[in-house]
Amino acid sequence: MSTLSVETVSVPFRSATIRDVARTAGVSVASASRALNGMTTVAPAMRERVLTAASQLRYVPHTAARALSRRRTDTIGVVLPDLHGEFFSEVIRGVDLAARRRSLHLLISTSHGDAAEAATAIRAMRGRVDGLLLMSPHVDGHLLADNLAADVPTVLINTQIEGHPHTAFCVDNYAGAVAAVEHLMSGARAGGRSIAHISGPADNLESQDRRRGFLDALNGAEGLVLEGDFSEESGYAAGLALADMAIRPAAVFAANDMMAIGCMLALADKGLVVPRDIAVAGFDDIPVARLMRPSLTTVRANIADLSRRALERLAQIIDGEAPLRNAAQTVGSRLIVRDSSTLQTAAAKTAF
Amino acid sequence: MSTLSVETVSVPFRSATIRDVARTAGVSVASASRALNGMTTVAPAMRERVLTAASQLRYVPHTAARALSRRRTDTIGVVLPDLHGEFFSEVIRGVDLAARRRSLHLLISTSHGDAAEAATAIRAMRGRVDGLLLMSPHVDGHLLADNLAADVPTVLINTQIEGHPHTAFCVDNYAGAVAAVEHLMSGARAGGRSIAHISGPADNLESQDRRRGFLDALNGAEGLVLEGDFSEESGYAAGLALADMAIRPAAVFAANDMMAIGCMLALADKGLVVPRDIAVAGFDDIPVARLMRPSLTTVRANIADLSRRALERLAQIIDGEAPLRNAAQTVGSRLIVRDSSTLQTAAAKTAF
DNA sequence: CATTGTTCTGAAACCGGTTTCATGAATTGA
DNA sequence: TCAATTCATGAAACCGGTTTCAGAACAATG
Repeated sequence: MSTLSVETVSVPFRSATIRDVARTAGVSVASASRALNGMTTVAPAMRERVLTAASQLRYVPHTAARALSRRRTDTIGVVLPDLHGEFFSEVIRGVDLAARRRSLHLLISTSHGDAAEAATAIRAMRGRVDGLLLMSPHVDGHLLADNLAADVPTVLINTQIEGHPHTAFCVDNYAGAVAAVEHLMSGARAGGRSIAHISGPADNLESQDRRRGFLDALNGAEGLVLEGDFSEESGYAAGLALADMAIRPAAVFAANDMMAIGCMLALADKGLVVPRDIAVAGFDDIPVARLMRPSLTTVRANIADLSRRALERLAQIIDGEAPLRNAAQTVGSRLIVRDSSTLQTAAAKTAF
Repeated sequence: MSTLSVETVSVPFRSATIRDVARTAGVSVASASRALNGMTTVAPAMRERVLTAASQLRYVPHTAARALSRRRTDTIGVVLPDLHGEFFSEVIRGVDLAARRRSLHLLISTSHGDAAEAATAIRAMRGRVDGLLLMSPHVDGHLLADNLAADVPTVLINTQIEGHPHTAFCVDNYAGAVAAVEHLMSGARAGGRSIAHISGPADNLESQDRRRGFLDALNGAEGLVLEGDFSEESGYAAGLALADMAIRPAAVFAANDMMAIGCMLALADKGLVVPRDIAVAGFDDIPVARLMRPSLTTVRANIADLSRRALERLAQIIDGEAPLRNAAQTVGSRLIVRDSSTLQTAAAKTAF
């Protein structure tokens, strides 16, 4: 009895290797490998035998071993500053879209806004990925450049590294900011009221470009910059400050949507009405922007599309279809005018 | 001249291996490995030599090779139905939080709502990950079970696989739905007006549980179910249908926040005022819920925390600190009452 | 029939790490 | 002083695939 029952005991499972498959099929390991990879130079009968043995043993190739000998991981590393919120959700979505189309895997890592952490993340990816998608809009790009291994193709998103002309896809932050500010100024009531800007972190390149756009677009008008850090909270604080001012600006341009939203909440809490008392515009066009009441005027970057294109380019570079180095590609942005900056009632507004 | 210039040409770069390090340091490969991994049985002088050589050669271990021999990848596979929207953004954030704390990497994959795709994603991860975090709330769980390799530890999120008692972390969808509906009923004006439910996809387990909670909580009151699919669009359509009804329900409970939001937009477009004309509640408490006007009453699942705990448990299982199989852990949810379901003015509401 | 050329197959090397095991040196104890 | 331990080290095996290369089988050709 005991010997019988032993056979049904589930033993600690060692999953089948290609050698098991070869042995079961009665062929060599080399032939098994060829059959499994659909090489042409293999007789139909043998292929059949191997495939049968494989499915019988529930064989699944061990990816690490495969990666080691092929020097290919079919995986793309993605390093982002953070994962919180809709902005990064959009980045990942675009990347995922392109990755699945090329049947590539995604290894995702965050740097939490720290260039040093980004550097270690990059190093940790060697041998794990075929290429790197890097978004790290910090001014201290040298740290990154030092750690970007020469042998792993890299494409940057909204990131610039001085002196290292990597292929990059960047939103035209400057032009977008100019468009937003000019729109706000055109709507601003006469009387020389000023325009305010809630800026992003000082050490962030994107935030610097947007601030520069704001300043240049003022064109002599009076401007005012409140320091923020891209968070809703900092926008809220800025909104409170604006509400308390003796002479309120006619409009405020926030460096991203979350700050614009925080600002609008603060203004509402102080009893001010947007856009009647003060017009508001943001940047990014995250999905919430459309849902706010009043809906938020903003600059649409189509970040999902940007990141999708970045990954596709990276895949091309890996496959040798595109040159490794390439000038930065600036992606145009578009002003989306909504209710937070226009006085007319939104009768004609569509739902989606 | 030509021979001179040749030396400055950047040759196709082969990055340093541990054998290069060993040779440079004048020691054996085994010793180099030991020194680099901080084993105790290595003389300080030798460690010093190896470390110097390594940094000199900018040596970074090749992860695939490491994974192959250690049988450890330090990577967790995450399979999600989708990446779109704040809900999944929260899932990933929680997972990332726990992963970085244990210095694990994340391999992320989507099944796009298809159980078959989820199955292939799972297979593709063998040898790539030490464990699997799987969220695939479809009813046809058998397909998954067949593909869940016995040798890779798996923890489920909001997923049940009949007959396969994997460790799982699930939101208590039923109880949350009951709480929401009871709240709506308590606020419903007398006169026996009915309560509506906008359901999720029929083949989704979570959506089934929430619908069941809705029906049970009715407690004899008249209920009405509109079919939705978790998308904002389907919520919008349901909202239009509600607005057009001769006898409107007193309240509507949507199976998730995005549908609730779509519904509110439709109601507003039809000139109805929430909550005066009809109260609305959702499920998930995604970040936007708080920002809507009126702010959305919803059930908070704290999904980031849920996924964080799921990953931590998975890590424990991998390290042998916890049993592989375990009853499903149901995580309590909490009703968050906001303006979309309460008539009193929101004077005391706080911003965050 | 001998020769050439194709086509298919298997042995073995290789990818880049880790780990076992044997060995010689150093240390300890009697 | 000599045997018994402990200790650091290196040679080689191993992880599980892919790929090179040589050889076998077979068909076609002169």
